[in-house]
Amino acid sequence: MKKTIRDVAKLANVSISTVSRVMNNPETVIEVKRKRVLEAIEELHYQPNALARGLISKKSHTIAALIPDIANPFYSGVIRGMEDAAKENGYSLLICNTDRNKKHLISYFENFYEKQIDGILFVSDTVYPDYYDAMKRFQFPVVLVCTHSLEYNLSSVKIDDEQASYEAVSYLIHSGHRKIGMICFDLTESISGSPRYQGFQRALREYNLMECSRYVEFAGSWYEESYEATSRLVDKYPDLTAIFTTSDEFALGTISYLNDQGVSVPEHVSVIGFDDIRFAHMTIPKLTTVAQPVYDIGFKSVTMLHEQIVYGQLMVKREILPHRLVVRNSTKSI
Amino acid sequence: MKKTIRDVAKLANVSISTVSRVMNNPETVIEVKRKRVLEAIEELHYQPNALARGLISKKSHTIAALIPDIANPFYSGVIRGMEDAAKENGYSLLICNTDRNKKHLISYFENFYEKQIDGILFVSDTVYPDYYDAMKRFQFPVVLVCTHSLEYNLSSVKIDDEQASYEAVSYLIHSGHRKIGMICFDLTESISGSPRYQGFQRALREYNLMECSRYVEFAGSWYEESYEATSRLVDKYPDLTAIFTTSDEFALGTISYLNDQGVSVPEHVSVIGFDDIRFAHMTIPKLTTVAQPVYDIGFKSVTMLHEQIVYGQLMVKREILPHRLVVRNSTKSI
DNA sequence: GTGAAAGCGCTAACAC
DNA sequence: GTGTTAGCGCTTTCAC
Repeated sequence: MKKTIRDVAKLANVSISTVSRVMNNPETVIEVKRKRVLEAIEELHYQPNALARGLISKKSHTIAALIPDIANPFYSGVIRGMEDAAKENGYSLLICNTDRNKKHLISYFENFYEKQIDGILFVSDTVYPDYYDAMKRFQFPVVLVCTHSLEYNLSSVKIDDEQASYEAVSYLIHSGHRKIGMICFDLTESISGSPRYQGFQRALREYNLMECSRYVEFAGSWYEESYEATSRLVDKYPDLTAIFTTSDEFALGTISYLNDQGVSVPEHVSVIGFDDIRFAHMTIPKLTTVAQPVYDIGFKSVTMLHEQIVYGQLMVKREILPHRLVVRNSTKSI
Repeated sequence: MKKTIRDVAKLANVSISTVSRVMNNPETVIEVKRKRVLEAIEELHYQPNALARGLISKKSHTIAALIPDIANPFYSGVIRGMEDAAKENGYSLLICNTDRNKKHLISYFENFYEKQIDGILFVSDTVYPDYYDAMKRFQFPVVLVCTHSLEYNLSSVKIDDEQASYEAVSYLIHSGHRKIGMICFDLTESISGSPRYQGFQRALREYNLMECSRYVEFAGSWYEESYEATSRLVDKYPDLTAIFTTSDEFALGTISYLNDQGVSVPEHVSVIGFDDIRFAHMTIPKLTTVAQPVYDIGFKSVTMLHEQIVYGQLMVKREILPHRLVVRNSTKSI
């Protein structure tokens, strides 16, 4: 049988309120009693029931992460940071795959509400009006992760995608490349798509390489799609010497296609990835890529959510974390 | 203000028990009242408080997965299956990284107990006596995932690691290889280490290749360690024509080392991996590997846990899921 | 400083 | 069938 606060009270020969005080405000209880209670707790292996506590405090000490797909290594890196920060701040972390499906997502919100979830980490998806409505309706503290929102007042943690993309392309240009193509996420992707496309274009503009501005093919989010997109790209523009891709998985698809065509990377064509997932340095060639501080993004997002939960949303913070170009072996100067 | 069952009762002009019945045993409530209640629920956007419910039912409809490291793509694949099955069975999934740290793990157990977690998925770690004690003490339903226990009566889901390893090595032998090495997890790893080592040895024995039995180097779990181990292995036995590794990440480390030495895979040396993680088919060469049904393992483990939660542990099931050798381009016949 | 009692939001006897 | 009532295990007034 599970031990309750009553069992402890009886054994320590005090009232249940004293036991409660020992757990929540120990300094208000006189030394001798406190000691007796502590001993009773020890002896009975008593653990307070979080459900009963939560029913009163309206806190579950649980937060939830809504993630497109946890099997994607980029997200699992972010989650690693989240979980560590959650543990540190006394939260449990609920994981939910959304597959970017609106119905799923809304039903998760309802479930969170029932479970009295303290806050939500909304990862890498556009904040559609119905999502925002749900957040408001249920009054959840929310932090956007790897995404942001300009229309709505929501805190967020991400890198500067436009700038990161700009720097990656600039690096290629400085390395002597003049025929640069891009494999890009669909522009409907408000974070990984459009801003990175803009960064690419800005670099071209700045260096007077506007003829490259058309050298772009779009893809969904998988290796295979990047493989296909690269095929289309090099068919149209066979003399590219470098390709900038918006994810490491894309880079792998691009490199695979080139390799299958007998085009070697980086000898003939340089390829840059994005994210710096765990495998980026394990491939041949090792990927040159824009490193996102995935762990820090996850960690920081929980810290911010925690502050919002404790103090209320005093103000919206749009946190930009530093990215970094990691040069490895999939690029070379010409 | 959050709506409670009382608000609904008032609006529908019935008692709170009727509202409760409509939610739990609708057929016991007369049509007209049921309709009125349903409408009131709709109108107030009422969602029952899961904490209050759980306090009575002693169920939180939440299960927890204890995982060495979620950033490892093998585990994130398993979790994907878990989360889908959890959703299907009405559970939320709590994620916890253990880093195989005993203290963390035990403290997670205590936390689960407080939160009235319904059951635990214990992934890929040896069940030490203190873990078992904790499971018993807290009376958690448990399913072991990618691990098992012969000493203790605990259900488990995994593949037949010894047999899988045996088949991978047999394949190399059938392909004409006679000098086969192995990069193996430490033998202290009760699942990914020892059984796979045994499978390797059994194949050698069966085909009278016992001279290979010494061609083994051990490594922790990272790419870099496999890289180093491969260096030691080929230093000692330079004429190997094939290397069997116990994870895809190891395979990548092995291939990288060989590549750095100008030894090409599979032309000079064949390499087999293990797991078939998402990236196994994205590398150059694409990895020949022992595919574990990661998604199914995760899914099945939740199904089993659910049964245990609902019906009690009628009997221990030690489920063995089918593996499969996926032949790609990192191996060739000689 | 401490205990009695009310109540968090819900379910489940138990009467009617 | 339905309402009343007594808890689930805890926190928190409010007296003493």
